[in-house]
Amino acid sequence: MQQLKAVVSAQDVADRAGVSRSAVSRTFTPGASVSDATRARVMKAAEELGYHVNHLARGLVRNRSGIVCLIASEVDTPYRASLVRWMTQYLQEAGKVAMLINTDRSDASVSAALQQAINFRADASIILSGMPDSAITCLCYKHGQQLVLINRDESLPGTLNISLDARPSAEMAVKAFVRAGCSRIAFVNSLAGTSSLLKRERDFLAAAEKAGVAAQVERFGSTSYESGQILAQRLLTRDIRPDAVYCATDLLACGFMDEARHRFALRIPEDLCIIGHDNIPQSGWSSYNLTTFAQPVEQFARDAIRWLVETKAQQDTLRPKSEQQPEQRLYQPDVVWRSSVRGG
Amino acid sequence: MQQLKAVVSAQDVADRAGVSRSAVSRTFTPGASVSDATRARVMKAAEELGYHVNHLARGLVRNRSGIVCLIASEVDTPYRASLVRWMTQYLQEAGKVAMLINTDRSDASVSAALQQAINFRADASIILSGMPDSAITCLCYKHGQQLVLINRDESLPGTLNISLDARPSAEMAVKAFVRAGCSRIAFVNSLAGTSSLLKRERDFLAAAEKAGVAAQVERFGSTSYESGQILAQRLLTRDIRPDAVYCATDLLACGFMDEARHRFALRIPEDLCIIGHDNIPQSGWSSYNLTTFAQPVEQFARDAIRWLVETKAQQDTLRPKSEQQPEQRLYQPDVVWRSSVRGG
DNA sequence: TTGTAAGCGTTATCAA
DNA sequence: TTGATAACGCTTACAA
Repeated sequence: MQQLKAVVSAQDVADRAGVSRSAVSRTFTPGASVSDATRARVMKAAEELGYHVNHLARGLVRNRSGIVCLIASEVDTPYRASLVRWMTQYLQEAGKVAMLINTDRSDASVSAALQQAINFRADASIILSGMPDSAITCLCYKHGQQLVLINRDESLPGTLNISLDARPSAEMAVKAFVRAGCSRIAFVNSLAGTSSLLKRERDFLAAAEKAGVAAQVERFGSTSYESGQILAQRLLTRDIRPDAVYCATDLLACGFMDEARHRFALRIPEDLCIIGHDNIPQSGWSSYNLTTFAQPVEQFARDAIRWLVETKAQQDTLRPKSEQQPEQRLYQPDVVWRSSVRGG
Repeated sequence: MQQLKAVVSAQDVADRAGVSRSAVSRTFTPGASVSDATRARVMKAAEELGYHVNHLARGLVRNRSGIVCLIASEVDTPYRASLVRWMTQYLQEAGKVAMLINTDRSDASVSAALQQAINFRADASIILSGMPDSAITCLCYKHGQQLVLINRDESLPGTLNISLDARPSAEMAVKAFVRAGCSRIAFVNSLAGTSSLLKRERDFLAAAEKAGVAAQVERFGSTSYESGQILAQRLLTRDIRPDAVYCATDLLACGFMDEARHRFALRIPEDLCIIGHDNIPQSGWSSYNLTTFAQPVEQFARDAIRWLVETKAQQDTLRPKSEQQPEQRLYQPDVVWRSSVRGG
């Protein structure tokens, strides 16, 4: 296998096809006017030479790179990984390409990474992370990118805000617990302080109060399996041990369940009812069989990318972004009944 | 919050700072010679204007984009997600940026996505996927990209090949089974036919033969939890039911364990010993406590990125890539002893 | 429909 | 150290 000529440009193709280089350009521009004969000759020459349009140059002149940034932390976590997967997939299908920006480490690395997004003149950024730092979103916004925010609170004009309605799941969880005959219910959360997680907590407490049952809250660490274990240790050694627990995420719930079973010898759902949130794949594994609320991740991705494409088309013809309303989309979670709640 | 002037270029900064635009360029080029006074004035003006170097233009003229493609399928799977996470992280720390290419769907979408990689003139591609299609690697290679292959068989000149030694784990697994007193051992695999998975199988069978124990093989579907369940159904309804199973991946092992326990009422490790491979987070969850072999994923990432940077530096001064040897790096797995094997 | 020519925002070469 | 100037590969008026 040989390497091709280092760089083959439109000029090379034009020379070989015996046309001008604008003819080549037009051949590769959807909707440009080229005769079939010319197009055929250009395509043939391009094929033979192994020509590929240089998107760096194209992006430069069009002022539109085709790059969309996916900004996220903890992409190796099940829920986040699935978000990344679907976003990437739909982006590709729309002819765009995903640039993955990791925001796990220090602030310095975050802003460095963000710099990259701006440096590459990304057309849009999709913020998947629960990171509370809103300076990051502003920066992208200021540089004229389209912005999609997943499960976040802020709403800048001209952005798309995708979030899940926490109310119905909170109410269903309380109802399920009450129906199961539970009286000592608890909410388990991380200390992350993400707005969407806090909202789940608030809505659950409100629903409990409305139903006339007391509910306690325990928070610890990050949103992980291990935190779930520790939260179980704390909650299950209390004087009044809860008989029903709603976990802010499935990861917490899995840790909680395992600890309850293996360390406290509790049976689920006989001794303890558990409900989670997100419907990560592991919730369906038969060791857990966790009743949970599914986020329609694939739909988030499909809708987000569609919005990106459609809004861009409008933007080019219409009023400036700052006059536009932010678009709020509230999705309903899908309840997934399994066997971690009695009488489910 | 306002949007800034649509585009602020080096010229704008130069005007405001009262210098030439090459002075601006040099200020943002590490190692270029600029006086402190000039640099300071440029920086100040850049700050005020909100200037960011345009990497599209820079990449165009330098013929080096700073983009590295991560090509993978099933990025929402635990092992793959962790690979993506670490690669992205180290890429960022090296001042590069990750472009994520999903190869899950049809061939058409794959090659379209790959086009993007080439179109954006990625400096390098890292193939994380087990996808057996080698046309994809050739294409990247032909376009002068650096190439890193993870757990794949091919070796093109001038590429870095990272893989895990399957031999020692195979031998340790057999030894552990024998020590536990197992006599009917089996290997469980997907039908994926990835070279690395096939190698695990071959090496395990060889090790079993060497140890003088018979071993059967069962294969099914993709490398997933669900396949593990089905494989358990097949294997555990056989006339001679195995008492020890080595699974090609942890995901298969988790499915196998759950099915063995919940459908066949088998105790692990008393009735059945299980060993997995990869050490995904779930293997450590207390419902599984799976003995397994860890892939040093973070080290893969660190070494791969370092190689990218160092080799590039050499390449620019030295002989052409085609004369270089492919670099083979064989890593040793870390055994993680847990409680899915008797007497572990 | 086609070709010519003027950019797009950089960097790199070369004098000064 | 600095500033003109020529690329880099492409798109897009504009004219033919």
